[in-house]
Amino acid sequence: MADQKKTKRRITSVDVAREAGLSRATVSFVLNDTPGQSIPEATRQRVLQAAARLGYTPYAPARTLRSGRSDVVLFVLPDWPQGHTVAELVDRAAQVLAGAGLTLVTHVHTGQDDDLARLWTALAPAAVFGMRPFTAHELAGMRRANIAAVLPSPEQSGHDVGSTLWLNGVGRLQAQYLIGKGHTRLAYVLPDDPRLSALGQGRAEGAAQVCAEAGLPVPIVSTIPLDTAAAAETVAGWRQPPTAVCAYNDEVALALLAGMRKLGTSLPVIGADDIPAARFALPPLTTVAQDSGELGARIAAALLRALNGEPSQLDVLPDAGIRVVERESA
Amino acid sequence: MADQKKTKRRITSVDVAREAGLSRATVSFVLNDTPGQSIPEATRQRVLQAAARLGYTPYAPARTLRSGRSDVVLFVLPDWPQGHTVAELVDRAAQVLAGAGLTLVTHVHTGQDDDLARLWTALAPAAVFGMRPFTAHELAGMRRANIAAVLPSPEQSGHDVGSTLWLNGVGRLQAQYLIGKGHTRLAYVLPDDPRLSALGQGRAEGAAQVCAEAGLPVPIVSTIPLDTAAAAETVAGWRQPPTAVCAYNDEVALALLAGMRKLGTSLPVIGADDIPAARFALPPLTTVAQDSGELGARIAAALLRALNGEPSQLDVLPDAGIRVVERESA
DNA sequence: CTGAAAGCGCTAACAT
DNA sequence: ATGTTAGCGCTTTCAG
Repeated sequence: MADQKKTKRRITSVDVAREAGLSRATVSFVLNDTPGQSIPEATRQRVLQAAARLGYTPYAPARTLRSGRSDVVLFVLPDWPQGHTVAELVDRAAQVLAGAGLTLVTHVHTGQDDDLARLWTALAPAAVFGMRPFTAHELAGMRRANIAAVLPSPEQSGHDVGSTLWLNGVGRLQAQYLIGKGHTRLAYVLPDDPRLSALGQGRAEGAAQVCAEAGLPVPIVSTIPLDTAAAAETVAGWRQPPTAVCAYNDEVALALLAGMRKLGTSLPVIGADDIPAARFALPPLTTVAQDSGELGARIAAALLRALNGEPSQLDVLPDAGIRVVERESA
Repeated sequence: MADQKKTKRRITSVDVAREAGLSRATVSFVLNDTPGQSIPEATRQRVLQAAARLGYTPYAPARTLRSGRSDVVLFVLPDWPQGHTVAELVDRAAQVLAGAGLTLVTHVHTGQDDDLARLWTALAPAAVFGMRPFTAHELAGMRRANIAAVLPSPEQSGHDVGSTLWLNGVGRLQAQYLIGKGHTRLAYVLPDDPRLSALGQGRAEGAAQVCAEAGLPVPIVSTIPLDTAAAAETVAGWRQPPTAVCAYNDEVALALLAGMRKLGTSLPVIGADDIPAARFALPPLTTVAQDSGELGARIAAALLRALNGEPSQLDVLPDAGIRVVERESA
């Protein structure tokens, strides 16, 4: 039989055109409702119905090849433990982008090798967003891959989104809260994890700023592994104990609390992130929570602006949606 | 000036060919090292160097359009709170897929609307993997979009990966552990979150199975919100208290512990997931940990098989890499 | 208002 | 061993 196909063929716009008894151009016009074309409603319907009947799906690669414009946006997520926070951020960002016809996908980058390049080339995204500044090498690669928008933008290198947006604000708020309670000597406790060190620095610096502004000594900064005994040691090792301590996040705070329990001592502690476990701690953990959905939306908006060619600095209310959740630990 | 380009042009394989003084075909051959072509090493190098000099990047949409084969794999992540676990899983899967020249991207699906369709059409992935079974509607959409492999495969519907792989095994192990300690009346406590109910059922059932096998009564199943007072109420409300309790995950377990503390009672508790906070609980939480990296690798392998046309049931050692981390709570 | 036709960048027969 | 060439499915002038 001559018309026997060996392999299942894709349904193309040609099929739709044939089914509707029209030309491919017309089909394309109505399917994308191209502006500046006046298609009679009857024709429109004919196309739409034909497409539906056939189960037509436009084929992205072809569309992209022709138009030179992909509608995929890539979020490169950092290696650090993903919490609720990040999920929420991504989710809201995806919503906003979807509103502009863009599709967001994520990829967590473990920093192993330079597989980031593979990502761009495999996806040919319209835009890429990363939570940390890209290296010169990476930027060069993306430029060659003709990616339309990159954030954080090359110009604002040195400031990753983390340090710009979060860490600072969180650290500041923690210190402000504690100082407001009358504390005068703070400690800032950072986690062991090297992946978190940049963020940790940022938060600690935020706290230091606030202390300086209030004429207080800068916090003692300690780094601890996520381990009760180690936390206890650290606390016991403070020569001149602080009157209260800020933790990089709730996990560190929990470690601290456990360490102090072991020691039989007690110091006010404030965490960050408001993970579910925080409220079940002994004592329940006071912490800084943030509306990361809002942040996601903001990022998406910046990306959209950048795609429109407007120079978009993703500038930042560092304190957007950050608040302290007061419980009993501080 | 005639040769003044208005817009930055993409570097194509034609440019490489010109630069190397060869034809596009030759370039294509060496760049993909097409089998069954004998290219002299000298020529190879000439191409490679020309490409490097120009900073040539192949353009995925064109390649995909022509070859009919995308090398993107899409992971659709469920709505439920993403932990360390999922990150690890995805990460390992990505590694394995990368080994086969495939690039993994993820998208968390909030289940809002049917934006999943958008995803496929925007990405044209070679394969899609989801943590829950796809609906008939979704499957139809993917078929039309000519996606080569889908897992869980339509045939094994009714079993999502969660229930098949994890829940069961985790619940079973929890119960086994407790029974091994001499307990005879168990409770299973599930979280409030509706997104988690399917998984919860699975784990609870696993425990029930084990109890039945051991000739013990099936566990009482309770559902609690993540709240200390509510947890206390639930515990206080048990007519005939269990001798020990399994929690759906560590967060629920922590809530339980907090509730009991409030009540002044105490019951052995075993959690699941081994989140960082578990070890800082009072008492430190005994829990079931899993090597989700291994699972990720397994999933990736199954996907690869499916892409090769081998019927791949993603069959499953339900207990792969699951173990209990014994601490003091049980 | 609709149709014909020219490519987008790439791969893979088919020639040479 | 290298070159020529025909599309992949789609958008978009340009004619009619």
